Amino acid sequence: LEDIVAGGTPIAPINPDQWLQAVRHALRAGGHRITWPRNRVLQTIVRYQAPFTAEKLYADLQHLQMQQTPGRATVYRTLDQLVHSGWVVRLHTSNSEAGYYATWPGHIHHIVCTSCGKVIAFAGCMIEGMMTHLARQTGFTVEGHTLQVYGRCAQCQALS
Amino acid sequence: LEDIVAGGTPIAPINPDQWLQAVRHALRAGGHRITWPRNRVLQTIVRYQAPFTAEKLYADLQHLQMQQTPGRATVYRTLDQLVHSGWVVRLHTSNSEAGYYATWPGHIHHIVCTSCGKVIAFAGCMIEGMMTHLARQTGFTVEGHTLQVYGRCAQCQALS
DNA sequence: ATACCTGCAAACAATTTGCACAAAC
DNA sequence: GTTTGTGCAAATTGTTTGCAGGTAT
Repeated sequence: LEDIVAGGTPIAPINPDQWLQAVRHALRAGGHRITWPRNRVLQTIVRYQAPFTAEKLYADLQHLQMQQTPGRATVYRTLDQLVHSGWVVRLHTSNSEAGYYATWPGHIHHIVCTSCGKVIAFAGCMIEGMMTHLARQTGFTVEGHTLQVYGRCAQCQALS
Repeated sequence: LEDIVAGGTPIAPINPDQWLQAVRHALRAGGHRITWPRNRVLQTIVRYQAPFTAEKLYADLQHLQMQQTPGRATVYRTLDQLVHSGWVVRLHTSNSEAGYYATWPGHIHHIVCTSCGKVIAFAGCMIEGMMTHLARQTGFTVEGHTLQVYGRCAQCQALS
């Protein structure tokens, strides 16, 4: 139980090159193809320092002033793929627009700064213990959960 | 810490009449008016046994075959109010349509059955402990969190 | 070769909004 | 009588889809 309680250990931030390489590998392994538009989308995603929306990603790609830029459909389709394969998290925002950010696949939670948007990932979530407890009390079989934590990062607190 | 770990105590289901009365009181206290359409919306909401969508609520209101039924705008506006005042929870579904269900205001979490949609509320969430731990480790000030738990209820398990 | 992928523009679906009227306090 | 709420229909917005070519493997 101590281990569970001790959960919530921050994880090192994403290394863009490592991430890109890993995603490309995973895509290929899944029978997908590494195309030019896809690559551009991946590269743009991994450079964000805060959660982004699909439309922002699309707009940013336009503004890169290349001869050719990925179309809106490609952006949405690629995002979907990445969410399904676990390389991107879809945030449930209060408004209608979905937020996204890059991550490593697996059971990881995140804390998002409400001021600057910075995301910190942490592993070892103690919710599992509560799940077991709940299951016993209610008769439910717990299949999963979503957790979103928000707050203000140290930097933003210092500024206020 | 034991108390926190022991968290996850189921809460009794909502009593429709109690809920209606409480909501009406709260609305009035907030400077709002108890109108006929509002009442119809409230009454319909409290009878649901599983999360519902705004459009379903609207459709159901239409099918009640009254001389007058609340308009779509009223349904959405009322839902918004209730969510803001904490009497209704907005579920973050995987698709674009938002789910809703009645609850009591306050820090309560819910577990939703993926088969029948039944919702069980529970209090005493041990996440608080993890929050403190996290805050210490990351320098964040934790402002809040959202948690959604899903699984299969005892009844649905028996049926399979 | 043959999947798979792309871009475009049209289609969609959920939700929001402007406004003139109505109702509650 | 003033503030708050309502209904309608039109407008918005985020996202998805059909299809006629392209392109990676």
